[in-house]
Amino acid sequence: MTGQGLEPQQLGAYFAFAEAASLLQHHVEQHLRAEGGLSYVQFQLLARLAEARSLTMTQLADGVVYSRSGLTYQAGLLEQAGLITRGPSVDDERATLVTITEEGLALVRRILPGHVQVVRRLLVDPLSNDDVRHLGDIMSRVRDHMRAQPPRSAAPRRRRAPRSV
Amino acid sequence: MTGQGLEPQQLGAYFAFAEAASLLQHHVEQHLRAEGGLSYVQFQLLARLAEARSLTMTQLADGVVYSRSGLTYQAGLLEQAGLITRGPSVDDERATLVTITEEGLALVRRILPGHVQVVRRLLVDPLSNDDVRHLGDIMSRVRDHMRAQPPRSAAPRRRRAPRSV
DNA sequence: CGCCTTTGCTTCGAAGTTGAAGCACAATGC
DNA sequence: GCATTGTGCTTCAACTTCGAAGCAAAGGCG
Repeated sequence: MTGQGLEPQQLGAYFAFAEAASLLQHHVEQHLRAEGGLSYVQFQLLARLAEARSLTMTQLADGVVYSRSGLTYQAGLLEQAGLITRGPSVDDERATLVTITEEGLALVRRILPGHVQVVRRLLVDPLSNDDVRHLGDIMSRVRDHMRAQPPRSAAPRRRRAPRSV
Repeated sequence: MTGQGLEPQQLGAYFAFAEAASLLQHHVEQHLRAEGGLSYVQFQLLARLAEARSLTMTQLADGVVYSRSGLTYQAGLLEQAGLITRGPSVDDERATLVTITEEGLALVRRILPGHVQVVRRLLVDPLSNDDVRHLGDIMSRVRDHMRAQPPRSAAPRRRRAPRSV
């Protein structure tokens, strides 16, 4: 039974959350750009590949990017830079298999420590161990809850977004 | 004395935090687009103006957008849509004073309840009152800590970002 | 098998975002 | 007072992102 409004405390939590996330992302982006010439998206893609070594485009897009075409574009850049290669999949002729190169791996290994440092400095340092535990717990629940959200098709269909601006 | 790496728990908190924020933003954006034809940025700008009634471009940009040119662009759209007006400031001839129109106010009033609903449904509902209190507390501290961060000029200056991709 | 739908990816055009450059006014210093 | 520096905003080109449309292979299904 969802209520109507939000208490000031709830609103405050939302605002603080939104701004903190925005600030953290901005700082991280600055760092990655300065340190490795990568955008956050590119870094996330490479980091994933550094673990998995090889993924299809769809697997790779999942959770990082909200459109397939965006991934195609980024993959093109990363391939051009020699950080990944793209090839056909044997299981499925439609699929493109993305594989990280040695250069890509080397870049991730070079950048990762600094990235972790930034996160530590900005997010972890001002918090107690207990806070971090809480944060992880709360965010995991919120994340899972949102992942499970119906993709806005079960909701009462509204008029077609008149694009007022 | 900042340490070197991050514990798995700390990393987990970071990942959950980042993904939750991304998901929330995406959902909110979808909703605002569908409901009022506004982007998140546009909504934030209007929401601010709904409180302040009138702000200079610089004041308006603060905290919402990371580049001035971006604000100029958005203000142009909002003005075209009749939601704001731009005029010269009396105190400072350089400054542009942005004022929300009646239409703008009406739009915010129409959209805001739904926006709050979405936040409630996605962020607040899966949490206990205690969680929300904690979240607000933690995020406020992290936010303030990041706001106070030196803008990357005190840090040991690195080479000029070779733009590897 | 033939047909139809689904899935994986790319292409393309329309927006949005950014940083650098530029313009006009303001503030400071001599 | 005048030159210099700083501030507020805009313009412009480059880049990124998204959604719609398109293409080819895969998976039902009669």
